[in-house]
Amino acid sequence: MGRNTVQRQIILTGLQKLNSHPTIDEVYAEVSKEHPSISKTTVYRNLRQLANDGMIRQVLLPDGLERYDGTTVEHHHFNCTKCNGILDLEIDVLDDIDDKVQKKYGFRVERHDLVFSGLCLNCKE
Amino acid sequence: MGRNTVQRQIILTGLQKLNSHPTIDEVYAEVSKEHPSISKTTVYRNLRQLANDGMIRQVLLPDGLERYDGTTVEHHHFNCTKCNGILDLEIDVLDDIDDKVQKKYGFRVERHDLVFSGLCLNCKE
DNA sequence: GTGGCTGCAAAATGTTTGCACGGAT
DNA sequence: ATCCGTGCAAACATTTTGCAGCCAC
Repeated sequence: MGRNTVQRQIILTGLQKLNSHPTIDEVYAEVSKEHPSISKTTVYRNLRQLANDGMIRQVLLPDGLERYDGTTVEHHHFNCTKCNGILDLEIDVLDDIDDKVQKKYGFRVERHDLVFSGLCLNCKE
Repeated sequence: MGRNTVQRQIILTGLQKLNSHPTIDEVYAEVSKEHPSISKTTVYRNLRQLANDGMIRQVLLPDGLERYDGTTVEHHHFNCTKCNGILDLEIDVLDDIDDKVQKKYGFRVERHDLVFSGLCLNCKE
């Protein structure tokens, strides 16, 4: 468990305030507004540490940037390939999917990432 | 549809020969063995073009690198967080998941990426 | 007091771009 | 003949590292 530093709290709060799937840069920008002395390196290190400690989640998205999500509630994502928007999804069929894989393959399954791609309501016209 | 250049064929064949989920660099290395004059830029451009044309698939994995898969057959991945190995999975429950999302949310769903994480058989001991 | 955390700057890594030439259509 | 594709080198973006000082434990 990482140490409870001032920066760690500020970065966690900043991420939660954003309430989306921000890149490191976006978290850094948010944090910098109120606390310009916090370095981007520290944002990198803390987001990774917080994810490791299970307080936030890293998010996998097709743009290849490191992204984080302040909530730990299970949900999935949809990425519109035209406007590049990202939307949260809830699909109930998948609640026990980790167990299914665990049973079928014998792995110890800890989590999964699911991202759909296509066109959102506006863009599919 | 991209043009059918010599390089495009060589890169496609190289990817298929690897039969895994190689990074750009790994495809480039494979291609370079026989065809050292093909540039890495060309590998970037062709893999992206081939994916666009539906002949190969881009793969989403937690390391943030651009990765490709020579097969277009639907399957999912498991990433061992200890040894970092990547394994292919087949889970039949998910066959109609794109349709489910399409119906529930109204998006035009074209594909999805699903990656599990945890410990593989060897590493979970 | 100690060992992890911070900020800075530099380095490493991964990807994109501009351009002149060549080849596919 | 046209225009896309190629190779090269330079630019760019993102992430990592080394290090000296500081702070949580």
